[in-house]
Amino acid sequence: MGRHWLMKSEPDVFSIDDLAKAKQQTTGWDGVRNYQARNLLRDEIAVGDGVLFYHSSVEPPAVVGLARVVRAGYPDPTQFDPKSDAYDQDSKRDDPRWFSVDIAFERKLARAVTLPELRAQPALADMVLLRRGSRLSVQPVTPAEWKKIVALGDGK
DNA sequence: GCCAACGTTGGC
DNA sequence: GCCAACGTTGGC
Repeated sequence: MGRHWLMKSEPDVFSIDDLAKAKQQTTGWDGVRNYQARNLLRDEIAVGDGVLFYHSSVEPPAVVGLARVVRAGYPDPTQFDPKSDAYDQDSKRDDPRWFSVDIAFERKLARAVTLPELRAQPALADMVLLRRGSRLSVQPVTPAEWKKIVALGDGK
């Protein structure tokens, strides 16, 4: 079985519904400009891995759906696009600094599992998401955490 | 809108 | 290599 990840997105920018409506229900997870997240995108995240889609900077923040990795790490094209907000003039095409993966919509959870709800679960106390000051936009999730959150979202 | 926490940059 | 200043994230 593949591994599991949580990816944050501001729904005003790109929501789970945007993913469901996207061409082939797939998007490139681009624009990540943090080295720790970059390392995961480049080295760790594999085709078939599960993704918890998380809405950040909204009230309430919540895990809202599931996606799947359909393409493993490749150079993020936005780093070479001067018109992109994520353009990086110092990145070289033969030595790219930033990476993307592609993810495909799987389904929305029956209901969103909110951040306060996650915090209230003893089983989730060690989640990266819940750690003080944690702001990684791509982060690992354990199989047990995945199972728990999906069960909460599906009302079991 | 505020601000705590964290990451990055650049002077020295 | 240190660290102050600055920028960003993201919950509240």
